[in-house]
Amino acid sequence: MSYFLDVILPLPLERYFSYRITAAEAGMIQLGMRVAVPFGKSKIYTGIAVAVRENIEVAYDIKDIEFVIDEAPILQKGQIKFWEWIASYYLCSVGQVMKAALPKSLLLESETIIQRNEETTVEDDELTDQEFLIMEALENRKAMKVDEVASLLDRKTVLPILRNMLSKHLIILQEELYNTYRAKTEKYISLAPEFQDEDALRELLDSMTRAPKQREVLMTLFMMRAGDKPVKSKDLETRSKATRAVMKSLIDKKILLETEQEVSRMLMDRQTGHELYELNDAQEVAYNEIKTAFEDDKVCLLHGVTSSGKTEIYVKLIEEYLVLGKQCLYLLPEIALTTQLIGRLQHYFKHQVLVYHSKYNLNERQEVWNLVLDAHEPYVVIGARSALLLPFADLGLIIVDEEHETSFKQFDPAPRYHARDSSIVLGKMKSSQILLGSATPSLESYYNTTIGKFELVELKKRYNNVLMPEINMIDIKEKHRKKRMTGHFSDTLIEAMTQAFKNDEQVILFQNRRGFAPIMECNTCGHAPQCPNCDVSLTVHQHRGQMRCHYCGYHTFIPKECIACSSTDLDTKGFGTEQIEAEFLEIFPQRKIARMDLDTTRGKYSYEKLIDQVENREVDALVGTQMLTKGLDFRHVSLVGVLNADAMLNFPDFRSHERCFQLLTQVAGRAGRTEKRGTVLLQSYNPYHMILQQVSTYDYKTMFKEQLQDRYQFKYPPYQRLIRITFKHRDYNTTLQAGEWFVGALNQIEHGVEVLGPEFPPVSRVRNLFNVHVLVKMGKTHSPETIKGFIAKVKRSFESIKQYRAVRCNIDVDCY
DNA sequence: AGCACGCCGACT
DNA sequence: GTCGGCGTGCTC
Repeated sequence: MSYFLDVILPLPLERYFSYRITAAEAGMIQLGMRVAVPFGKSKIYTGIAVAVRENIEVAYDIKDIEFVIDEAPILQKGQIKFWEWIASYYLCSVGQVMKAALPKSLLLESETIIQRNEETTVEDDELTDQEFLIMEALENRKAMKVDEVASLLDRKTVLPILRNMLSKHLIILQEELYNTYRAKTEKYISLAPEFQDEDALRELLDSMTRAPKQREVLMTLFMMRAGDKPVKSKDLETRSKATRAVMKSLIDKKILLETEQEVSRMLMDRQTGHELYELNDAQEVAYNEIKTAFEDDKVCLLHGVTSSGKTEIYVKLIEEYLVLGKQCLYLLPEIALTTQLIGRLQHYFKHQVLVYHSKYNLNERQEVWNLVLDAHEPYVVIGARSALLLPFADLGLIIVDEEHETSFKQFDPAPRYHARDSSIVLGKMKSSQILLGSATPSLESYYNTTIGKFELVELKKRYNNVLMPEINMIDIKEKHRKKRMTGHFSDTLIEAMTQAFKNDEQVILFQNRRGFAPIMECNTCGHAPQCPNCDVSLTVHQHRGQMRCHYCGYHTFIPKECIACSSTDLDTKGFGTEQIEAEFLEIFPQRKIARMDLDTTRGKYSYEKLIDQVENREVDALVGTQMLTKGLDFRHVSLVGVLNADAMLNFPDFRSHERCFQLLTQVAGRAGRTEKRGTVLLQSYNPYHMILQQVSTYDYKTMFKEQLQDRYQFKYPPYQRLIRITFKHRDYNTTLQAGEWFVGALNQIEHGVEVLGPEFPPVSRVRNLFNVHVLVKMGKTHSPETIKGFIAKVKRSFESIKQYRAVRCNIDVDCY
């Protein structure tokens, strides 16, 4: 009897791969364990075992697995089912889901290691120059990697040379798998057993008259030891005021024993959390409504105005599930995962809080993975999108906070999944309850409450009955006419700021564009510098003296004169946060301002530093992009100014109005979070625009109704499903033809399904690749499975056309 | 995707 | 010649 194993490989390939295993391996391999398998000519990959089979017959040669990596599965039972759902719904391979799910430290990959073949001796003059260089380098160190050889020889392709050397038996090539995960350890010290009894210890101490420091260490150890447990090396070092060298000599003399113990990076000391705050009446009502919805196994949408105390309700729910021994998942958009919020949760739940997002390093992520895999103790995981793919042993509750945020949808690379939508499917599979929360729910979710699919729970008042900020519109068209503008600030805004500063309050300024100005233009010839790689003009960043492309990162110095006509009469068009910062300092030279945008928050802790600066009142004002809208909670901000509220209304996108409403409502919510009522000033050229009116009156329901009508009329979600197919290639015509071919092939699609395009998007070239879009729109009467199956089939035929081989083709289901 | 192989044009 | 670019085929 021979045995075979089907594995998932982390590749964008449809099928699973089969390998030969021994009977012993067949007996011990469990599904969900990792195996190392050879793939292609030389690579070794990590695969996930999905099925053991007996005596299969296939037309190709089957390879043996390399070895079994795990002793126990690293996935939960049924987790592959969830992966398969994501893959089929979002049209990608299960391997791509695997790649997104596993922390990199669990994904071993091989690397070729070059070593000298000690069995052959050669004379130097038998070698070519390059061979000589390699052999010489291998004299000094035992092993080299391929890219090290490449940089040594200063050439890109070295494998042919290496293979030639291998055939001459000069070197040995080896595929090395390495595990990047290292458990964190702490050193512990204990007294060697022969000195454990008192007489022996006394004798030892007496003999140490010439080593007072070492004696001191032993005395301290003796005092610290409660029972015979080893003590932390660090503690002993500080308590006895000894140096590492003194301890080392004691260890070397075998008087002390040093041991290492693994410690967790994630778990803090075990303390119990704080008492929870009492919920107020409104929160209590909402809480009970949520519980009722959960009893009917319904997804619940909590629509609570900014600062209404949604977090307290989450905390109470989480506590309840933790007490039952169930795990909880608290999903947030990446940038809302601030130390502020994490601190708050740790305050309640102490060591039971685990954090999972991209700013955490690989080792920390793997620890979270291991902890939730095991059901021994319940944890609450706070994390971004990808935390949904963790191997939860017993998940009781999923909270998706800021549910409307578009960053819950992964854009690139595949799997292009939506964490909110997928969490509902996961919840069904694992019988967990789902709570969505937002001050500005997405139209889709709110719509679901109106058709009875979700349950709606509302919090209409702010916590402690603080009033919603007063929102006033400022017509800047008129202000310009009356010459009441100073740069981009209206007199009204300046007055309000002056007053706020006088009251010792802080101000937030919102401009949803970074840099100084999006365009630099020559007044003589009209030439505007463009990115050489992308179809956009370069944004001026005065601060760094650069012009930058926001799509590919290309940058160059700001020219003194026009590149086209050498005129020095250059001007900027439009404005961003940098310019507002500069204008602010001209108007208020005595005041301090901080800027929060992608440019100032690149470092690991720069975001936290900025928040601290505002909290500690080191700055009077904060100017920023939409980053400002994400869960910041500043107590001394009384005024929010939006410099140009229309900027967001004019995007060619069916969600732009909804998004504008959400963004403005969220920034407005940053004002007056305690006692005093806050003020919001919206500067606009078009203050009577419906959306701006709805923002200023907090009229979510009217916005919802009107937008929904538009969506119905123009056939958009939630009434229709959208699938976008994108083609990318460096040649304009090839890209367009690829799109045309695809649309042609799609004309067999079910009657009533619309296929739009091919069309170049507004920015048609990015990083030297042209983009072409094709949009498929289908009504709810069509079966999405059938249509997706058809699209997948067309894609397969497309990929077999030689002419289009180099054209990348992406499918984005439920695209944003 | 990632990699090898093979063909071709452009340079030390 | 020799190197890197790029198209093509393949992966149990």
